Amino acid sequence: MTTVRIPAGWPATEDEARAVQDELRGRVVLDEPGPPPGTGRVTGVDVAYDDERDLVVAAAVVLDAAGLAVVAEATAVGRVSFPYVPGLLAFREIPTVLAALDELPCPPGLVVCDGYGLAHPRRFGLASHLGVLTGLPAIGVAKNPFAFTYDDPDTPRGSTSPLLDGTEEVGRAVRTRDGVKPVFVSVGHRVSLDNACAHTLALTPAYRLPETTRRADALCRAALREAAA
DNA sequence: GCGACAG
DNA sequence: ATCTTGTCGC
Repeated sequence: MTTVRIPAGWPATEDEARAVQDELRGRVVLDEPGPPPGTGRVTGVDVAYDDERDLVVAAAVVLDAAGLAVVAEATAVGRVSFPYVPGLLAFREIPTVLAALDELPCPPGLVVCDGYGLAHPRRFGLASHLGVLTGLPAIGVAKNPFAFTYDDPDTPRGSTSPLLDGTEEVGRAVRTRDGVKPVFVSVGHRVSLDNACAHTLALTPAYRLPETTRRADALCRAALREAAA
């Protein structure tokens, strides 16, 4: 597991962070469909914290898209680089996540983030931010609707409903298990919303959350225990 | 003006 | 995110 430092020039205030989002937002690519589900590789990224010791650990787990077997894993440790502020989550996670991705022995393919992409107050959530910085196709799959609204999708797995910011569709509520609370999918970078939803369903053969985030979550928690010990 | 609000 | 035991159910 490698150690990372907070990048020079990293935003120190909320205003600075918002300014960075406003500037980078223009680099998001929305006119590409992205890789077809079930082919190539899919990488889950997630982060765990120990605020007491000022530790943050990120994990990246690469899966073969066909069969979902683990192909590679990497972790990174760092210091907390920003407080948690709704809308500014990316500044808390990105330096360490980037380091974990760098440690991978193979290309990540599509990156699946725990959070949002376009479904964001300034249309530039974690998945978009990570996508722009790496150039990789990225999507966001979140467990909560944040400040957005949606109608409950029909009961069967595969049902969806628009995730709305007013009347604008910023993502989709996707039912990944019959009758279970949906997940909230949004585009990050270089992937269409339809394709992002199809990937999400391909990654949830057994549980509500994508195998990518489940694997990454388990790995960064385990790595945090080691780092804190 | 006061909450609510991804992780 | 994180603090946290047992319990109900397939």
